[in-house]
Amino acid sequence: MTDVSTVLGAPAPEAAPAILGWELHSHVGGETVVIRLTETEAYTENDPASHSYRGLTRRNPSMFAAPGTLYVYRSYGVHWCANVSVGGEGIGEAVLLRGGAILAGRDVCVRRRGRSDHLVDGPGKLCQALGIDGSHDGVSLLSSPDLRLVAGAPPEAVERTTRVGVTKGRDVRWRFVASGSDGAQG
DNA sequence: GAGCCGATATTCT
DNA sequence: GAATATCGGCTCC
Repeated sequence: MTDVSTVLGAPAPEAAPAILGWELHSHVGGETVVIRLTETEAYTENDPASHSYRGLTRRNPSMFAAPGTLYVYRSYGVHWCANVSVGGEGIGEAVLLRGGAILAGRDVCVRRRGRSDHLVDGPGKLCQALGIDGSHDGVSLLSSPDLRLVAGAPPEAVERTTRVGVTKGRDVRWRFVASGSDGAQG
């Protein structure tokens, strides 16, 4: 059994691949959705693309909070993106949840997304499918009744690729994708 | 199936 | 004033 606290206490480049295969349970709005994480991305304070690059700012205190804290921010004014703070309290590292595979509550996701495909194959879509929004910023995935991160079996293989949608810091390969399993669609 | 392009809110300098 | 970790619809092949 993987120790959740230990993994989340690791630096982002280590924690990001380590939580692939874990389950994210959402009970937002009284509806249950469970996904298995298949795609994550690491962000650190040394990363020009990271919101913590310039240190603690008004919008990102959750990124510096205790490991397991959910950091939700709005992207391009329209989409929500969910991150899990890692590394340790006071350390501006986080893992962006980019994609997953739906294990339960697919119908709920379809209703929330308003479509039956491309449900969780992007950060913004993932949030919408799980019902995550700005009100969840700062909650702990280890103790919140609405959202919980549960350690699961690691994927058969993990691919390391370059990041997408990032205009800076493309030189690092901190995007991790679970392979050997079904991917984002279910 | 893959690639281009505009829109939108909040924040930082 | 400018930047930002995206999405969805459209076009073309």
